[in-house]
Amino acid sequence: MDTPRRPYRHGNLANAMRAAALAILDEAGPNEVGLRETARRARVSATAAYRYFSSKEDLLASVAAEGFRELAAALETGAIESDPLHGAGLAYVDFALQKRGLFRLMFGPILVQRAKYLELDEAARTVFCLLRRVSVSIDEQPREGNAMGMAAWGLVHGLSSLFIDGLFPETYARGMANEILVQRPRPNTQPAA
Amino acid sequence: MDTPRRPYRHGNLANAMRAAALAILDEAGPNEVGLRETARRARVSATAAYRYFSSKEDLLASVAAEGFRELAAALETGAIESDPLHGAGLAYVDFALQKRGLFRLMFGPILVQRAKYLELDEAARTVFCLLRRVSVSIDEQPREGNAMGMAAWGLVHGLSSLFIDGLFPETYARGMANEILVQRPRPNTQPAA
DNA sequence: TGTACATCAGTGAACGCGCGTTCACTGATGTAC
DNA sequence: TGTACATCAGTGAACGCGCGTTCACTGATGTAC
Repeated sequence: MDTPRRPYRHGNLANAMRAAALAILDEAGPNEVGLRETARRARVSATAAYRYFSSKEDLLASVAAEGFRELAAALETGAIESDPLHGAGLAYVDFALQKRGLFRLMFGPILVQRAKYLELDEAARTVFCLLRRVSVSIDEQPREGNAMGMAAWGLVHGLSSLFIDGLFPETYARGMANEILVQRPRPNTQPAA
Repeated sequence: MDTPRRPYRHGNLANAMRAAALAILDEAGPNEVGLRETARRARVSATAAYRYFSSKEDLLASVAAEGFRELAAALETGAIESDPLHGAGLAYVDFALQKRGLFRLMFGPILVQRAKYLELDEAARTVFCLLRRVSVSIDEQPREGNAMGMAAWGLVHGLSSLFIDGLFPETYARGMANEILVQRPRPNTQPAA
């Protein structure tokens, strides 16, 4: 009748560390994410983390990469709708609202050298290509710089950021994004009266 | 023929501290802004700062407040143009691009308790009222939630953030914002063919 | 099946560091007589 | 004009802290014979 000790091997420490880092990001903000604090949350000594991540930055890069992969998946799903830009745009906002910490990490200045981490760079590029594809699709004669696409991205990103950083009351976040995306001008259509 | 010693009293230390903090924000990013480092830049001992600011956060709040006042002025000037939304929108983007560190401080998660600092809170509110005024002016029948106005703010904020955080190539920043703001739908106008 | 051993996921102590803040102080400046 | 003094903007030393990272280690697990 021994006390059930927790096993010697954690079994999933890398993931546990990533999850803990996310929790800190969400609860306490980007300034509080540290390797020691993360390890503490994962109920493991700080040094154990070094089995899986070569540094604190490496851990964060890994979390961010995972985030970009999730975002890519969400955008793909959203873009299946009859109006791909609308679907993808809402998916973007939803992602930001539901995973604010992650969103901040992915797009904010916490990770200084994004390009340094191959996995992260690749995942981010995938997202950007997706955004481009969705937004180009609404531009029948693609213009210089794809202004409409950029506008759409800028819009959902801006709304998301403003919500996350507490400049808007959050309640209306998704509704407003939805309304705006629906009211947007379309190439072959008059704007609604 | 004494060596011209720098005077015992700095004369403008509060401002010097604010300026130094901004320089660090711009050059090294938000994680590097510290009271000690700021004092070092202002060529003063760290303790001297406490004559003027009750804490590190107090210093940052003061910087941010100044930033909101500057932004308000820029928006007012921009809104004088024949197309107020266009003028103010570009002013917003210009401000963000020219003062990225300040912009990050004002809108990012560096200052946790915005409302705690009266001066900051007031300056921020002024900006938000201004934005509301400019954006409402384009909405002839103000709708629920003022969607168009929110869209405009979200758009310029999003573009600014993406530029600042290095997700867009910066070169086209202003041009793109300009193009988008010009092409935007207007209440009484058909969109350009 | 039992034993010997290699592996390697964890540990705790320790490092040097820079931080924000407090303290007792120094000494230039401004003012009253 | 000179002197005595109060003010107060600066200083350097020191505090406790948590950080990222390195180190030598422990001991459970997996494998070869």
